[in-house]
Amino acid sequence: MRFSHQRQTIREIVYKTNSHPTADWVFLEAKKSISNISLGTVYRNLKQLEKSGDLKTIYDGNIARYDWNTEPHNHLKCKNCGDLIDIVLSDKSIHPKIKKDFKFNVDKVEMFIIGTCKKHAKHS
Amino acid sequence: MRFSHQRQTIREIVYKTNSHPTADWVFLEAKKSISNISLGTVYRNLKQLEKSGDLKTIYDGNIARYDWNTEPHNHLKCKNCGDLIDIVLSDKSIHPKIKKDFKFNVDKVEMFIIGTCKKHAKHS
DNA sequence: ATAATAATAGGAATGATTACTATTTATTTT
DNA sequence: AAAATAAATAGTAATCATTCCTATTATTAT
Repeated sequence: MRFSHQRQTIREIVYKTNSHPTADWVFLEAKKSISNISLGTVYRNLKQLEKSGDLKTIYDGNIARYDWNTEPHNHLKCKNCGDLIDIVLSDKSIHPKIKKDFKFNVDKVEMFIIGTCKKHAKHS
Repeated sequence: MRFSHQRQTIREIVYKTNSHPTADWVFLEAKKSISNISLGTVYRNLKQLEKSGDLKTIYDGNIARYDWNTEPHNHLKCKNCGDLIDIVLSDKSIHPKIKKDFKFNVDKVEMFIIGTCKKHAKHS
C-alpha cells in the first residue's frame, strides 16, 4: 500500500471527529481540501484503512459508519438524535458460557444499546 | 390495517422459518403461492408487520433480516457461514449502570456475537 | 530520470429499499 | 346483495449506499 495524499486526508478526517462519520460525510469534508476527490476514492480508502487496522466499520442500521477507535468498545445509540456514544463494557464473562452452551467461539461482540441520551430525556 | 392475502402469506413465511430471512428470500417464497406478488408488497408488509409487533427487523451488516421472535434475545453470527443463532442473555444489570454513568435510558440492547459456529470450528 | 504499477477521478453499474400510480380488493354502508 | 369507500396491490420508476470499471496520474524502486 503506497502513500497517497487522499488516503492521508481521509484518515485524518476520521481521526479528528468523535461523530462516527458516514462515508458521505467524510467525502464532503475531504472535498474542502481536495475539491475533486471522488466518492469511490473515499470508500476504497476507508476499506483499506479498516484492513490495515487504522479504523473500524460500524453498521448503524443499514448504513456504515467509521470509527478511529479500534479498541474493543460498544455504543450507546440515542433513538432521538441518532448520536453514538462510546462506552467500554469489558465483560468477557459471556465468552466461556457461549462456548460451553453453543460450542461457538466468540471473536468479538458488537453491541448497540438503544435508548435516550441525556440531551433528550424527558424530565420527570 | 385491513386483512390481505399477501400479508397473511408473508407473515406465515416468516413464522415458519428460523433462518432470519431477508426480504428477497421472503419474496421468492411468497411467489410460490402468489406468483405475481411484487417485491414492494413484501417490503411494505414486513414493515407493517414490524409496526404491529408481529416481527422484528435485524440489521445484519447492511442487510435487513426479519425475525418472528419478538422476545428480547440476541444472536450469534458465524463469520464462516453467516448463520444467525438465537440466544437469550437476560442480563439487565448493565441498565442501571449505564443510566448512572451516562444519564442514558436503555430501551433495548442489540447484540451481535461474532465468531465461529460448531459446524465450522477447526478441530484442535 | 525512467519504468513499473498502485491509486485516482469520473462515471457507470449494482443491490437493497422506497415511492408512485392506476387498478384491484376488503370492508362498510345502504 | 349491490354500491360506496378506502386500504392494499402489481408493476415500475426512483433513490440511496456502495462497488466496479477504465483511462489517466502519482508514487516508489531502479
